[in-house]
Amino acid sequence: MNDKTKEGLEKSSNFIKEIVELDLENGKHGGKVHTRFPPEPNGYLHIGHAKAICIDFGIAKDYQGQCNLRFDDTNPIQEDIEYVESIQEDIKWLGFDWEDRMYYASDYFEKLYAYAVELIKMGKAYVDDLTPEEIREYRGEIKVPGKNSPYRDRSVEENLDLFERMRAGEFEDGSKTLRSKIDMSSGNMNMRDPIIYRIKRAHHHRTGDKWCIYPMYDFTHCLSDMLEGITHSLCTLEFEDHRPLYDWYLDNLKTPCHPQQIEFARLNVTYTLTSKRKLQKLVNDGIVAGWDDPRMPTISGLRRRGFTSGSIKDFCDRVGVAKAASVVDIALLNFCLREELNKTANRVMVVLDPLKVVIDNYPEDKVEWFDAENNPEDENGGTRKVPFTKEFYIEREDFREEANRKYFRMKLGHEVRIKHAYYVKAESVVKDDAGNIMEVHCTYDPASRGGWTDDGRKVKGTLHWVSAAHAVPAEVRLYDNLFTEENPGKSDKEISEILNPNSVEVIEALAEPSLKELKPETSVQFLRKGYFITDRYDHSAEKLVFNRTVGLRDSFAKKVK
RNA sequence: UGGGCUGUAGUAUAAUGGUAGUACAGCGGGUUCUGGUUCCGUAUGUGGGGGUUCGACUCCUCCCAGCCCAACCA
Repeated sequence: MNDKTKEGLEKSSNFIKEIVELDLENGKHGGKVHTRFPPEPNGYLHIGHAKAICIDFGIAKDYQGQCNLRFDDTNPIQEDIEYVESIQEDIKWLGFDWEDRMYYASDYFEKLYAYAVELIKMGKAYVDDLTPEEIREYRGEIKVPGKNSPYRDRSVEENLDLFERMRAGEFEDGSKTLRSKIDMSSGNMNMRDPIIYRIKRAHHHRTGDKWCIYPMYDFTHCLSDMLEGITHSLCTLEFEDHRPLYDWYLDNLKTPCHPQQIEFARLNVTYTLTSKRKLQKLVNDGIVAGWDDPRMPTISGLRRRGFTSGSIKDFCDRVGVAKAASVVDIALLNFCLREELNKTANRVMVVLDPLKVVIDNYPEDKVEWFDAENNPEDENGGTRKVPFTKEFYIEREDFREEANRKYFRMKLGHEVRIKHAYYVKAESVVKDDAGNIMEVHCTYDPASRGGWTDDGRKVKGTLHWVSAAHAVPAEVRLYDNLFTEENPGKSDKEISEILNPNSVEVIEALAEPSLKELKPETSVQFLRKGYFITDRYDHSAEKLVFNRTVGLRDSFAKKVK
């Protein structure tokens, strides 16, 4: 990022900052800023959460405040310890720190119960015996008011007794609920006597079997925020309709502080899904290998694909914060990554589709080791040695028997540079019976040693290559979008219909020998082929496995027709 | 009986009554031992109609379009 851009981003404000700054000016919330990131541990974090994390932690940091991590674990059947661990790992990897403030909504179960009792005592909550089906019927429809439950007017004493017995486990799952007494005719469906507690005998990953009743999100969230002294409770747009309820609980319970809920648009990215539920389905259906499959938009998937935390944060900054529903082009994410990797990733030579080249006038057994620059963008990047021999491989697409002037790779009778080595001229080809080119025979100019001459000769094309005698087998995996629809989350079609059948392509390639030294999870740029990350070493096949992180921007592809 | 929200280049986001700016994507070109990088240049925008005003993306009004809400999910 250049300084001008950076300055622009730092200066850019958004509506959340404006609210916070106004509150600070007015001394609201005691002049403090305290936010929270509140995931439900029911799946892995994805790129959409990255935006929320950047906003939640970012706002706190910008105003010298704090941000808590809180697991919103009120629905035990969805949740699992695996997810609470991965969530922590991913937030840390992104570079954010909740310090000693990691909480669970389940920490507050006892307090929440007491608040519910409080509501009952005020006559603002009642135990309802309606079945789930009946509750739905009584709720009415969007344009039709609901009607009161026949149990709505039970006495405080009866409600207190019933609620206590709900907790004690005297009633069947689903047979009773505790509901807020608000307004069954409200235009806002959330205000039509929303449920506070349901009976659900499920093992909770933290509280075990202690509870058989669990509080609902709306009741839990505002009170958890309040208990933690949160000042600004940032969430996504779909909770706008919940804000009146958020405020209702806090107002009626006369809590010592009242956090402000502020909503922003959730992140959508072209060709990707940002819905935990749908990602869960991809995992369950075996469409991907797991939550960290390199094609997944999860933080762990992106990490394995080779995305850096810096590029993800940069992306979130550039996407901005607003209330208009939007779909951001995946090209921006890729740009952020390339911008970083261009500066940091060493260049290496790997041939993905080999074509043999023989230098007829080069000695049979000679090996020359040339110094190759690791990264032209990094002065301190150093060099490595690459071996040059009579026979080597180039990219099959880098040779044509005949081509126009616009094609400046290898063609018969023309000189090209073999990067770091020599100028060579293609003289003839060897074909098989079917007419396929098997070998290209060339001559080299000894005076061009090192890939340069002093006579001012112009050589436009420079090719990457790998010595035939030293080539190291490598498996490279090229990834593409998982979906063919630009906005798969909004598509009317079934997931199976919009899956990209070519989302991963596995290629056996040949690499320069220095790659044998590469450690796992190192990002490199394969010259002209994009950025790759070492995934692992396959010992049984004695080869390296690479994931392609992102391709190079290749505006030339159209021109080289 | 419906309620809530949102509309600024292709995309995303600034401009709070005073020159519509930035980034990505696009297009054209220079440099380059990567057709990468980099540098220079360039086209494209305030959903629509009225109104207020010297002046409107901004204020008023009507219309249009899109998104969210009817789990004992979050």
